[in-house]
Amino acid sequence: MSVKYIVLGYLSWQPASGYDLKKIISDSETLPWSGNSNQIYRALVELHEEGLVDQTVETQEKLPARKIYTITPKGKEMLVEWSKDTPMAPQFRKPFLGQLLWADQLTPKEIDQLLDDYLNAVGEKLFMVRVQADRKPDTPDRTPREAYLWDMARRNWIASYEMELNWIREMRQELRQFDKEFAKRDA
Amino acid sequence: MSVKYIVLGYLSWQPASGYDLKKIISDSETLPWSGNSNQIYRALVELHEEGLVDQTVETQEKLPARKIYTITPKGKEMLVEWSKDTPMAPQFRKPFLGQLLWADQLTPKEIDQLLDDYLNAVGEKLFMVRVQADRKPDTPDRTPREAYLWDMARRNWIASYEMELNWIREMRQELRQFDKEFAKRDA
DNA sequence: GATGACATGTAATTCGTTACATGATTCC
DNA sequence: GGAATCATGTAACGAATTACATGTCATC
Repeated sequence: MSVKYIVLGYLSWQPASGYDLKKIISDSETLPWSGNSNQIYRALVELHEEGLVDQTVETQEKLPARKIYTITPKGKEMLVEWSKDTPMAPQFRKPFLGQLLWADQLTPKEIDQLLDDYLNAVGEKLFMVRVQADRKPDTPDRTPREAYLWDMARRNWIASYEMELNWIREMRQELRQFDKEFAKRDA
Repeated sequence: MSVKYIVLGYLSWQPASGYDLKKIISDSETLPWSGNSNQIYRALVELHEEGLVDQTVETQEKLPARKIYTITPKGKEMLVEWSKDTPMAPQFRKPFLGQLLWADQLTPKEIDQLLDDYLNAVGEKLFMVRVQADRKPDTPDRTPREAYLWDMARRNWIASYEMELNWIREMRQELRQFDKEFAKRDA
């Protein structure tokens, strides 16, 4: 459902081929799919079957033919309907938190290392999102409000990663303190 | 991989049956699985095949037999190894953000309503996590440090939802301001 | 001569969910 | 009599990923 919605959304902005959409989705750090061709081409076929998009084949001289998809009036209506869907709560997949629960067997040094690795992993993600936000590709910006909505989505991603980084830093500090006290007590 | 790790983790704390584990996992607001029997019983079979847990059947007078699983020394070693795995970055699934990107067709009122619904959905999640944190069920607390690790995991979930709430509130304010200005300009 | 972009798609596999199946007991 | 708990599991389905398949052209 959600992939189709995103695909239809992009088509509401401008006509595109499956290849175009695949690139956009797989390049995006924020859209939650890997952007594999399977899903996208299927989504386009289904949208076409439902009459939400039109398909025109554009043969090119030297390159393979492109199937360009254009949103239909019915598709536009459907997009508005989907926009009104009652929002889903976010889902956080943080395998690291599960990992932490059973990590008490590790030495302080090992846990510290673990936190450091997590910090780097999250930091890298944040960096990628920031880079993408600065490049600002593939953004409609048809109205000031639309630009604002897109910007808020970006800010949400950034805030999510920043929250995570702060959490790690705080925890690292506290754990180091913790270990010092234990060392003192054991001495 | 991850389900097996969590199951093995709980078994490192105390022996349990598939039924016990199912309850724990499906009750948890923070473990990322629905806790369906399929996954858990499969995980237990696999862990058993790999020699990471022992199985003893406990027949009961009036109730169906329970298969109690106990972690083996090999399982404990494996758990430590898994704890050392390089951490994965968190993944955020926020369909609402995708929904927002194409929501400029909606009226200010409709978007405001959408935000309000999202606020409630997130607020409810936060509430559930808080309730669970207060109940504090199923926590090992074998060492002060382990208790701390569990607490930090809880705090992470709470902070994640709180960040989301703040983001919504800020956005709602700004959008209302936005709309006022437009109303003025149009007048 | 190899790699990568262009462009479409299929197949296999993994992961996770919901629903189903069974059967006794206890609580309302 | 009906629902909930205990306790095990299977089956069907859906969502998403990786890998495979094909073929041209441009670049290094």
